[in-house]
Amino acid sequence: MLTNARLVYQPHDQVRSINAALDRAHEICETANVRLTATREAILRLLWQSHQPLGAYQLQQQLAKITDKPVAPPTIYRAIEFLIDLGLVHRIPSLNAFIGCPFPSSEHSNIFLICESCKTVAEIADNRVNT
Amino acid sequence: MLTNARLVYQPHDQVRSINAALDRAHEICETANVRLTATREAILRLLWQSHQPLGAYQLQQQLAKITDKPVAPPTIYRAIEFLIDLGLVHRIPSLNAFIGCPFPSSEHSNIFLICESCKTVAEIADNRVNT
DNA sequence: AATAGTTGTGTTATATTATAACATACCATT
DNA sequence: AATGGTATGTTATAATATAACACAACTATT
Repeated sequence: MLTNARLVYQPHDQVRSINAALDRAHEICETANVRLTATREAILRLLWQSHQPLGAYQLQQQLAKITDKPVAPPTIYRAIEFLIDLGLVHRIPSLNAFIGCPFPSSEHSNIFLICESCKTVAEIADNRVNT
Repeated sequence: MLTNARLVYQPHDQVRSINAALDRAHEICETANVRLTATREAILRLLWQSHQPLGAYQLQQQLAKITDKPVAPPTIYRAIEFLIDLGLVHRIPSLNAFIGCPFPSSEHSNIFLICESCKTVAEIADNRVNT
């Protein structure tokens, strides 16, 4: 069974995995002939950096901090929509939050194991479910 | 595999099934030593009558119509919370909506098949998933 | 049946999440 | 540099959900 590896905290591997994910995202965007703009990439990076799913308004705050200027909700929601359409990010309705997809561009059901106390999420891609 | 039968429109059976569900709800409440008040029962009936999941504000409108006086959101949310705690109703986060549970008080995962165009919902209780 | 304790409801206000609508800026191609 | 498409900024508001407090109704005990 494929799962993601967010449960283990390993700074070096994590940086590498974020960069790998961003590289992968750039590839996917190039293939799809769409643009991974600065805002979109920043949102994706924030989601990947987080050990937990982030809400739109958390992303808003964090992005505002990074860019040092105010960011309005539509900016966030537009970036998220873009990323979701490409399969780079998932929405988790029960948390009103978003999370980077650990295996974009592979066909899979979107099933999550969500810890009810700490909200840590593991995504599952199991062919016994997907078929 | 257990599923519910909301997909078939059968007026007589439906009335019977609503009444059966309400009877069942009363039993469950009696056992749990809690009260199925008028408001709570009305919400449960509305959810059972609907072929589709209903949002809190749809319930608000419909309840206001029935009782012929204004109803505030907390009234709805409180009734829903009560019913969910008893397992009589499910919340469907991806729709921000609620639906009567077709098999309350039986242990099951809460997995729904949701039609993306008409929002009709079928609930699944399959032991291959539940175990 | 009077009281006290608990549970339920009404009411007002407000928090949180998400989108509509329109103006402006960017950027690739000609 | 003009055009047309795509992306972003900005303002306002819609839709969903909850906090807080006052009052009412029920229940159990005396």
